[in-house]
Order: sequence, then structure tokens, then C-alpha cells
Amino acid sequence: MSYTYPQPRPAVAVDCVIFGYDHRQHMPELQILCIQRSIEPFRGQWALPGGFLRLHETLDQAAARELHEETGLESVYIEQLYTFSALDRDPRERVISVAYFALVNLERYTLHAGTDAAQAAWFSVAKLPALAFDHKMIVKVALERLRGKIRYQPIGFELLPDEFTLSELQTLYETILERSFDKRNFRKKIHDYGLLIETGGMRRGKPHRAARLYRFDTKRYKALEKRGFMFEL
Amino acid sequence: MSYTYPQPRPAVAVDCVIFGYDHRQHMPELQILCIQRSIEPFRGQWALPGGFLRLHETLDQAAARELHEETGLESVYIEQLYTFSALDRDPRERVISVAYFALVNLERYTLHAGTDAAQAAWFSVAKLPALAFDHKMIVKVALERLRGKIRYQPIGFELLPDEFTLSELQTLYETILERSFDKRNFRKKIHDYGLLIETGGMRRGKPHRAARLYRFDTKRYKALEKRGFMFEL
DNA sequence: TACATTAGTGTAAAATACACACTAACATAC
DNA sequence: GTATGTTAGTGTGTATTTTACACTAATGTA
Repeated sequence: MSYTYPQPRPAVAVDCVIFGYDHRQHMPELQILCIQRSIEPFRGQWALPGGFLRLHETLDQAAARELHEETGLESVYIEQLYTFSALDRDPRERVISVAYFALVNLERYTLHAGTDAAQAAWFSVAKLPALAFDHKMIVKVALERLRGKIRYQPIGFELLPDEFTLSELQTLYETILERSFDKRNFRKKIHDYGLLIETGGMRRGKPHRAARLYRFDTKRYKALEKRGFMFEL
Repeated sequence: MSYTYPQPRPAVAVDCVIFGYDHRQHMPELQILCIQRSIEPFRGQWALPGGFLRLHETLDQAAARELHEETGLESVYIEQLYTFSALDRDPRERVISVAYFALVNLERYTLHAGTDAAQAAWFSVAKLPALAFDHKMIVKVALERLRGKIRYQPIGFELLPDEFTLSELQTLYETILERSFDKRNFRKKIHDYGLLIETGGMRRGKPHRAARLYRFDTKRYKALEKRGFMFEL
């Protein structure tokens, strides 16, 4: 079967920058999921997970589908990033790519390699391999967006499990923003927003004092947001 | 001539939200350029200027071309906004639209109607007519982005002439953000950034004290920005 | 039970944001 | 040329926010 149009059309791809974070690591790093391409072009090279838009789905749906196919995860945070359209970004033909970025908490998820017959692996953003196409640029834009956004919207919680400690939260921010926060000031600020609910549970098992567990109060945040409240860290 | 592909492809359109602002008006309003459609679908209705991506141009180029075709202007501020992909956003067939927004100072520009045989007109954002396709949604997203962005990046200057008075700048911010600023605090803040250069000229002609003219110091801003400086109003 | 390690807490100083009112200069009308 | 209406331009004190900073509490392991 083939499809014919009176004007030439670019192919429309969707590529995902899937950020992963594991609070259980001693010095956690922000990671990105890459897959090793099994077909040309760039066969054997690492690339961002992606594929072509199907006509019966929206871009959001296509991105969610790609994410599900690569990670097995559903209902994770994902948002559109930017649409890339350099003329030579794909050597085969004209392809524009609508990039998305997703935030995945790695506790919920362990790689089941070989999902799509393609090898998948997490790489620290500091040690990314060479990437196919213009994916290096896409990652750069995604990082800028994540770093810019996390300070003004409470999306960092998406990288942690439902219940987390204040230290885990602080380390997350320090990791992503590559700066340190004063412990007391950080906790005071977070506490004053009143957006965390103490679950009563404790994080135990480490040879030091146990830490209280909290949940992010999404309902309250959404209510406050409507009234013009702004989160800022 | 026709073009055939093994998989179906959406058409790729580019639509522009062209924001216009005229500091000479007594109570300036943020405006948007709309064109009256001369062809189906939505013939006769107002819509955002736009067209289809051509294969030899990038999305940025296509957006700049559309802007030029509609306004006659070149080298105005324009940036990609978002890509819209609802399945039914175009009744003819599957079309995804990459939206851009542009900032135009209306002093430089007066409408030369009938450019593309299409009627063009500026509408205040408060009194927009019904718009074709999902253009109402596109405008909504563009407004949110503009309001969010103008507070953290000095893009407001793009809506003013090269030389402007501090009152004009303040009125611009008040108009877009729909809030008022204290005159002295506003001027102090702006002044302390050291990003304005006094040109020596004065804005005369009104029956009251003349006002000093300033230029935005783009070079200095770019230099500071690299060192992590953040503009915020 | 000693030790190493992280959790958890308050206060004072500095910086920033905010509220507020008058004089100066211009064009116009008389 | 003088009075009038209107916007330009300026400083200070107060409240709020941000920052810097150090010790005790609790846990698991050796």
C-alpha cells in the first residue's frame, strides 16, 4: 500500500528524552535512556527512543506509546519539548522530529533489555555516548528545559517515588541544578509551601538516623496554582 | 506532479501568533494579527496567518516566510511555541501545526491590506473574533507563554521601538501582565540591571514634560546571560 | 556499647521588595 | 506670556525574604 499527495511531505517522527533518576544511589546522577539502533541509518549507534507518528494518534499519544514500548511504563510524566526540523537531520530524507521529555523514577522500573529487539541502556547525562541524528542537540534542549522548569514547577517529584525523604528531595534538586542548597533553608522553604504530607512512615535500613517520609500534595498544589500561587525553589 | 510514500503522512503546517503592540496609543493593548480566509475550510472566517511547510525550508524559515508574507516585515523576534496535533483539528485531513509566536512593534509597521489577496487585521487579545481550526487554543498557549516569558527574559523590548521611554516600557509590562507596577520601584529595578543606555534623545510633542529615551543594551545582556545572570521583573 | 553517618532543628544579619508624595518640564489654551 | 493640565523624574523607611551558620538525635554496624 502506498500514499500519494499533491505536495511533498516530510516524515514526522517523535523522539523522547527519558530522564531517569535513582534516589537510592549514593551519588545519584540524572540519566537518559538510549537505545542502540538495529537498522540503518546510524546502525549500531546509540539514539533516543523514537519512531514515526501514526495517523490515528496525536503526538502526545505517539510519545506515550514510544515511552511504553521502550520502558514498559505507563502514566509517567511526559511533555512536549520542541520540534526539530534541520534539513539534513536525517540522511535518508526530510524528517521533522517532535521531541518530548519524560521523567521516570528508576525505583519503579528496571530495564528489561531487548524489548524491541533493540538494546536499551541508561547513561548519565555527564557521560552520554555519541548519539545519532541531531539527538545530542535534543538532549541539550531537554536539559535546559528541565533545569529551567524544575525551579518554577514542582515536577521534580516525578523523579522520586511517591514517598520520599526531604534529603532525597534536596539531593534531587542539587543533582539536577548542579548546585548545593543549605539544608535548613531548603527544608524551611519546602515546609512553608505546605505542599508535602507526612505519611507517618520512615525510611530505615541505613546505619544512621531514620528519615520521615512525605508525599507531594498534588490536589493542594493544583488548587493553589489556580489562585495564582507560584512554586519556586 | 504527486508524491508517494509507503506510509501515510500528515500535512505539516506552520501558524504564527503575531503579537503587535503600539506604544503610541493612549491605552495600548496587545494585539494579534488575523487574516480572513479566502478558501475553504472556514472560508470567510478569521484565522492565524499560516501555511504549509515546504520541503526545502526549516520550520523557522517557514515561520519567518509566513510572517514576511503577511506583514512585509523581516528580522522580527520569532520563536517556536508548540506543535498541535489533535486528530480533528483540520476537517480536510490530518494536519499537524507547528505554532510560532512573533513580537512586532507597530510603529515600524502599518498594515498594507490585501497582501495575499487575504484581508488582514489586528485584533486586541481581549476582543478576538472566532478563529478557525484550533487557533483559539493556539492563541491561549501563546499568551501564556508570552506572559510567562516576559518576566524572565527581556523580550518585551521587541514590542517597542529601538528607543523608548521608561514609562512606555512600564506601560508595556502592565499591559501584557495585566497588573500595575509602582513607578519608582519599576524604574529602580530596571535601572539597577544596567541594561538600558540613555540615548540622549527626548520624547517630545506631548503637552507635558518630555521623557528621556533609552535603548536596550543587547550586547551587555548577552554577556551577562552567559555568566548566569538572570533578568527578572 | 562505641562509632560513623545522616536527620532534624532556630536565629541573627543582610539583601530585597514594597509603599509612598512631591517637584520639574512641556504643550496648549487663553 | 501666563495659567493649566499632564506626565517625567526622584529617595527613604519598613516589611519581607533570603542567607549563613552548628549542634543534638537516631540508627545500623562493628
